[in-house]
Amino acid sequence: MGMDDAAAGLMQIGELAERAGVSHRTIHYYERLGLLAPAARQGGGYRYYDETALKRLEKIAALKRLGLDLGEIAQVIDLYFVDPIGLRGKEKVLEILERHQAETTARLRELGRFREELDANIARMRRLIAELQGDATAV
Amino acid sequence: MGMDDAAAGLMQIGELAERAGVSHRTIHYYERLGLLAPAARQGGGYRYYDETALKRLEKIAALKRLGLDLGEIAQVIDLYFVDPIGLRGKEKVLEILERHQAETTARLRELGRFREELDANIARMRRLIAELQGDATAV
DNA sequence: TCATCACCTGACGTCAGGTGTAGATTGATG
DNA sequence: CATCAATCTACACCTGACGTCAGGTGATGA
Repeated sequence: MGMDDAAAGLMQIGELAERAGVSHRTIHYYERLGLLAPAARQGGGYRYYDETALKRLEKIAALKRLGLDLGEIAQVIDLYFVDPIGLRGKEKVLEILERHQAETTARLRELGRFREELDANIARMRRLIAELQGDATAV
Repeated sequence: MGMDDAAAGLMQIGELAERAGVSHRTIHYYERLGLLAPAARQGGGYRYYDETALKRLEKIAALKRLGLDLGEIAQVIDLYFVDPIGLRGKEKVLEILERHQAETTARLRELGRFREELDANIARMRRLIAELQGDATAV
């Protein structure tokens, strides 16, 4: 027998890293920043992770794409994984989620405008190209 | 007379920096990366800029907010300011714009999904809070 | 002419977000 | 038991995007 009972159904850092698409060094780094802890640590010191670790890494990546830095992520990541106790806790979580929602909405708007601009530029380029080709091929 | 004819109507780096909301060192840095060149350079070495420099800085900021790094921005910034010459040039620009369009569309989708997730979490929190308050106030 | 800016360049510092590497240990396997 | 891959810790190093500092030059009003 290798892995003892405490580690049943858990994966090591290598598998987690591969499944999450990050390096094991990155996982160490995130752990130092308090973003992610192993579910268990065997005698030898090996880290063992469960499936929620993978979900956390995916959530971290999503928040990064939204422009949060790792410090900010560390402050909010637990909201997505622990059930806040009590009314005050829930209200706090709600507040933060609503802030994220507002930021996300603003980003969506800006990105939408950018795409419109791109669309217009693409249309213009297509027109100009068509004209050039018309010059070359018409009568 | 100070500034000679070549510099009429132009601003120096300090004014540009202030109006664009960046430091003059940032402008130097961008220049080294090929993002932005002064319209003129006096004998003494002073840089003089026109209004399009300001527009470029604004466009750079916008592209940064979209998550492009300065290297990527350097590769595309001219698309917004020079009219590409010839069919090949226009086709090249079109190609790049379409790549951006595809990336932007993907980002929009992902952000949309993230917002849906946020919405669901917010709804859940609201429900939990309402229940807690119900327990406290009902019968 | 002189003071006083604004500006120049170059070298170095800083901070985030990692990556590389070394040397030691662990754990699975023949 | 030997071996070898996987992992451990700790420290150094890297890039991007600037900021800081020093020593020197240009421009301009009194």
